[in-house]
Amino acid sequence: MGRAPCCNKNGLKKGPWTPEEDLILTNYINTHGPGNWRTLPKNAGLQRCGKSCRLRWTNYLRPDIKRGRFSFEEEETIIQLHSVLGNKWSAIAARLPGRTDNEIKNYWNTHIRKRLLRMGIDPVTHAPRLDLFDMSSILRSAIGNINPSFLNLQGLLGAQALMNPEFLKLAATATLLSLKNDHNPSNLVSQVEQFNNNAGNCQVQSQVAPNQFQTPTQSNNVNNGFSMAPENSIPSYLGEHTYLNAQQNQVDLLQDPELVHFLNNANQNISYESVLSTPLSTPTPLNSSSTYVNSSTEEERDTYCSDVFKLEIPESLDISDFL
DNA sequence: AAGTCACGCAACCGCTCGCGC
DNA sequence: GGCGCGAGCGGTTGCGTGACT
Repeated sequence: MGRAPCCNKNGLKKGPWTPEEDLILTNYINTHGPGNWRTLPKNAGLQRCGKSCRLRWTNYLRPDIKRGRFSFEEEETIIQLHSVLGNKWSAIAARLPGRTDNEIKNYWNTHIRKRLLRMGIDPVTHAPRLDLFDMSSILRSAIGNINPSFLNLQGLLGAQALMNPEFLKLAATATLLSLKNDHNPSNLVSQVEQFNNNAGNCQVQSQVAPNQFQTPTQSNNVNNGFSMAPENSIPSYLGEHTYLNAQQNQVDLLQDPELVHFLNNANQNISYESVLSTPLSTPTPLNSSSTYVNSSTEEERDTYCSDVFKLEIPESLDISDFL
């Protein structure tokens, strides 16, 4: 099986390339073209194997390589393509001009994969998985500081575009039970049920493209963003049932006077209008920046994801029902 | 300031694929 | 069809660097 490594021959250098070697390789290819990679190093006067030369050229020296941070659009493209193609990095790279398969692979393994895991999404199947969901941070928060001011409804509502409704039920229940522990308002059970119903009955937009937030009147529009076959347009990790109309659901929640009253009373420092500060007329986009809501930095992307789950689960909550 | 740890990325390795003989 | 070879792909490794103690 498998031939012996081409670099085992004596005298061939391994490891990082020097600027001089880069220059020699670049000059040679610019003059003669790559031609036969196996004979190239000898012709160019490099003490490297052809494989190493090819890798150095294709992954680093090629003039059309785009370096630097991946844009949101590129990142979303990678995620969507990966949901369709799997670890076919070269195929993914073919649709990202200037990016190499190696670069995409590294970026996936070091950034995207971890982020998906934090979001409770299986990076292999792209399906939501409660067992991957980072409950530990939530539990730490719950144990350490049960305080309604930690309530992040805006994040919760934004999360509805991403999360399985079961997550929402869990989060809503956890939040309200946490509030109950502190303030013990009346009629809380019915409020929890009401909130859970709202979360569970969010309007499903199975035909809505993932990269374009659509108001109800726009819901018949076709996907006008990512140029892929329709069957590939919806990332499988979101699933058709998780395409929720966050705007619609915000309205539903705002129309729950008991919940609004309860939340306003729970903490005078929290204005329900302020936590729902996302203007209804400008819904949070579910497009190329949908996951990160126009955040521009890695930290902001993570912050958005973590804010989504900035909830508290009291010890009294039995989450086994959700598992 | 020194040591340790975690992370990101370039490069390597093993394997498969495709082509010519 | 079998074999050898070159090219390419995906997984893995190891080094450099910055953060943290």
